[in-house]
Formats: sequence, structure tokens, C-alpha cells
Amino acid sequence: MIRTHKREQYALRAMLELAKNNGKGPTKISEIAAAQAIPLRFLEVILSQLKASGFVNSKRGFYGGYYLLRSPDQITVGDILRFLQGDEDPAHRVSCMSKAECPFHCDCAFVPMWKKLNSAVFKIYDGTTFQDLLNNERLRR
Amino acid sequence: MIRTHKREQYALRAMLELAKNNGKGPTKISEIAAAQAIPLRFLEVILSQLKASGFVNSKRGFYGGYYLLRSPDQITVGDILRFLQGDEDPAHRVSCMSKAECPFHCDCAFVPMWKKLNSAVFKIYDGTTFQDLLNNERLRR
DNA sequence: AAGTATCTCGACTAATTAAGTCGAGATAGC
DNA sequence: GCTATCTCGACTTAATTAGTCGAGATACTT
Repeated sequence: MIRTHKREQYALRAMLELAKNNGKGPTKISEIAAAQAIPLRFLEVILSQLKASGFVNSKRGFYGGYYLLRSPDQITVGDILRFLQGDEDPAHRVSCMSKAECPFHCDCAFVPMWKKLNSAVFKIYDGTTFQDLLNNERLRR
Repeated sequence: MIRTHKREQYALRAMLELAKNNGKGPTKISEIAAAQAIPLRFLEVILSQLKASGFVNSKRGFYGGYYLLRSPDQITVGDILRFLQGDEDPAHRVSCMSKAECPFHCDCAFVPMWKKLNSAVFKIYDGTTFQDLLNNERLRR
């Protein structure tokens, strides 16, 4: 119902891992993959895509890897998911609100509900920073 | 991101159509399909599945069709989506919260966020009755 | 300068899920 | 008995997502 794709899960987990290592220099893809149980080759694809988001950067070579460009409390889950979605039209994020999909051109009885849903969901995504997630991990111990 | 499947869309639309005709006797699958632009044969499948939900019933023969078993204000979108999901474990409705999918056995930093999300979304689904949707349609004119 | 560990890039394949179709049977009314 | 409808299960196709691969570029080490 509110299913995120593996791709998104992996991206969020990778970001969390980078947040964990923030300030300690680049983290290798292979380390992230191991720590978060993500298929290495797939993660390569995902991370290199994430570079375009402006939240992470990378470095090649022996001491290479990925690192954050902002502190974890300045990056939200919403930032990442929005970026991955890629669609400039926010309406497309919710069912039936893209003209392509709705046979009634988005003019149907369900629209108000989809709108409410969209804003409720993003209120949560945008209100969750990676620092918050790090804090959750800490509490867990 | 919050994509409902066509199947779910169709189910909701079909229910709305039945709500519209509530009290006027059974509505034929073919009428519903035409009114809501749903592939007929697919809708057959969906409606016959919905019978098991207890919210609709059907009648065969010449004056046959589908009809609601409760008034539209007694059926919510949440009722239908929950039923279609079919999973007894509510956790499964949200990413990463099913043990099968989460490599960390649902014990990771994201869990609190997924929980918040789940309850926010269902608050909206459960708070939307088909009567509400009918009222939306009326407003639209 | 050579070597090696890393990221990079684009194309490719595999796996999974969702969407949709079909034919033959059952039932209700005329 | 005829016809319009729902019923049931299996089947097919289409779409999307997940994952892999090989060859190249770069940065550090010695």
C-alpha cells in the first residue's frame, strides 16, 4: 500500500550509513553494501545516481568512497525520496493525480483524498532528518 | 511513492459507482465498467473478489448485478484497501516492516518513521467514507 | 612510473509483479 | 427453454523493478 521500492530502501540505508560516518572521510561502496546488506553492484548504480542530488559526493582511488555534502540534520528522507522520484510535478507522486493515469483527468471524487494523503506523507518524510534516524539507532542500544 | 495499483483504483471506483446507485437495485458489471473506464473482464475478477469482503453482494441473471450491503457512510476506503491487501499483519502494509523484507528484522532506525507513516495514511483512509466521496462529486457540479 | 583499489558509465539480463484475457459453467428471470 | 448476467480458475501478456557485467577513469601508494 505504501510500498517503497528496494531501490529507495537501499538509497535511504546508504545515506544513513554515510551519515554515521560523516566527518570521518569517504566511505567505500563495499563497506556500505556490507553494513546494510545491499547488493554491491546495484548499490554502485544507486549511489552514482544520488550524486546528482547534491547531497553526496564521491572520490575515486585508494582512499575513495562516498561522503555527505551537508550534515545529517540538514538532509531529510523527503529530500532523497523526492530526488529519486525525479518527477518535477509533485502530483505524480500520488495515485490518480497524474493526468496520464487518470481517465477522468484528475477531476474525480478521489482527488481531495489523494491530496490529503500526499501532504500527510510528505510532512513525515520532510520532518525526518538523517540525524533523527541516527538518534533512533542510538536509542536502540 | 504512494502508488496504488490499478486494481485498487478500480476497486475503489467500482465501490463508488455502487454507492452512487445504492438503493436502486443491482448494478451490472458492464455498467460499472463503462461508467468508470475499467476493463470489463478485469473488473469481473475484482468485484468477485470484493464479495468476500462482506461489503458487497451480487445477484445473477437478467436483473443481476452488484450492490452494497451497507450504506455508503458505513464503508470507508480503508475497509476496502485493507481487505484487498489481505494480509492479516498490519505491519506488512508498510515497507520494511515485514520480517521477510527487512534484513535487520524490523529492528532498524527507520521503523519509527514507517510506523508514523502507516498510522497517518490509515487515519486518512479510514476517515474517508464512500458517502464523503459522493459528496465530493456533488460539490464538483 | 607501475600497480592497485576505488569509483564511473552504459548497456544488458533476470526476476517479479501487475494487468488483463479467456472459455466454460451456474443461476435468475422472462 | 432462452438469454443476460455473474462465477471460477487458469492462462497470457505487459510492465516494472532488481540486479549484473565489462571496460574505463582516477587517485593514491610505493
